[in-house]
Amino acid sequence: MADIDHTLLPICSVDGVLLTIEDETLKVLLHLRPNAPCEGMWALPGGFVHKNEDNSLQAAMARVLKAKVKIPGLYLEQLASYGGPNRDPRGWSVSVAHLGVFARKALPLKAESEDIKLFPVSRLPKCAFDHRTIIKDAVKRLRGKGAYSVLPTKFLGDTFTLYEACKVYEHVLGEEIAPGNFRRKILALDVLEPTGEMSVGGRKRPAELYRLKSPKEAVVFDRGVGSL
Amino acid sequence: MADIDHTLLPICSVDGVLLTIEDETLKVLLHLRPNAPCEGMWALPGGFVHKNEDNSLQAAMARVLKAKVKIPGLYLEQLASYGGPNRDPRGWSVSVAHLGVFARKALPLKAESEDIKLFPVSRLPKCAFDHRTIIKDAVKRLRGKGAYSVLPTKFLGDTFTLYEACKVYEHVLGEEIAPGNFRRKILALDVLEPTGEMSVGGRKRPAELYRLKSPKEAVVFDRGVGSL
DNA sequence: TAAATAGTGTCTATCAGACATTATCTG
DNA sequence: CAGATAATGTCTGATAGACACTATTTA
Repeated sequence: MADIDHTLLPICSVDGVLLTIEDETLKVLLHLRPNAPCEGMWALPGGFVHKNEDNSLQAAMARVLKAKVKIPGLYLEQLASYGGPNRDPRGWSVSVAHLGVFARKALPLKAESEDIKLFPVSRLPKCAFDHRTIIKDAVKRLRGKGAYSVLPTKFLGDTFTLYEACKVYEHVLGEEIAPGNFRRKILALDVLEPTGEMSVGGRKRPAELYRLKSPKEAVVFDRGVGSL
Repeated sequence: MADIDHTLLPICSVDGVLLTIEDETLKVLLHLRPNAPCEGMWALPGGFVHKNEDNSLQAAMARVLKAKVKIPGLYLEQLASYGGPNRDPRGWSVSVAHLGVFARKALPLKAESEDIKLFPVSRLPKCAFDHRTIIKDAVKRLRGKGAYSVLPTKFLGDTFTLYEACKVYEHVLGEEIAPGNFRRKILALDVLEPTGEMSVGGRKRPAELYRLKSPKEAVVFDRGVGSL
């Protein structure tokens, strides 16, 4: 077995761009860094890979997030990796960034505090490292993939009405969608199934509740869902 | 500045899945590993990030490739990162994989030798590490992105006829495309421009040569290019 | 001229998107 | 009832895909 000079290795971490929709606005979860480097700046939740604990990059990301902010039902996928000599003052570093999508109501109220906050992606604070770039890339991925996959439904709970889904797609794609057309198209794609239950407590007429057929994956379709 | 315990860091490397089309077949470039680990097995060209030489992950990939196989006009984009405790016998490792696409004729003849060969992606040899998985993912990306971008044209030289482009899209998508429809659609997308030159030495009627309008990027369109 | 590609035209089923209509709930 | 959403129906323009046709080259 070859011997590795560990002083030559770059730093390796995982970071998560956790997105949700609150007040009709796409927001990202950031935390205030308590320690150097970048102490007192807002940053993506992240941390080093732990060789003795983690079995994969995704597992490392999940462990880090579980420690900082517990979000039940969080959807995670790998986004991209960022590396360079200057992005972290501690030296040459690689960050494997992940895109997370969750329903606002899945975030425990106590999670939001002085040092953990949701920021609109269009009004980001000064961010640590190159996290602003990573967030921009994550939003780009979300919008790009949004029109062609069920990814936006991850902003909703386990069950949702078609009207709620339509509104979420509108916020992701940034354009109005005719609810009638949306209903026809999303049902034709055959990725949702009715639960049999009806929405309760809605302000108006109750609607059928639907759920994803394959809740774990973010199914991609051939055609879009848009409709100006 | 915080101090880093370098013995805790995973190994970090870059690997390239370099694809081309030869004899109407999608092939990947592999090299025979001369040293441990996995000595004598076929592997993706790759290597460690060099902290004092590389300014980014893409730069590291380019440097490694330039040393192992010079391919003028090679198109490179990041694919995904793979990490885990067992994929490399030397320990917990991260590989930032890249997808490369090149024209067969751009590969110097001397490059292909005993220890560097092209293999059909459908008939891979026993591969080192998890490189087989990475190759499969790269092909999946190529096929997925192929129908909606100019990525397949990177298999061609700087200039090409529409018929050649049509054939390349056929090989990437794995289905026949009506040349007439392909012509109409690819021209309507406004991503190509005529050079004014005509193809020479072709077996039949000469055709107009086209080139990419933005040769550096892999433009993505809204609609597909397919046509059974 | 036969074969193959270059290049253009045409037809049709399908679908995206616009919009209308009816139904059903709450306040 | 008024207002809002639920759910379905209808119409039209655009286009993907099939296919026919002519043109131009080489063998």
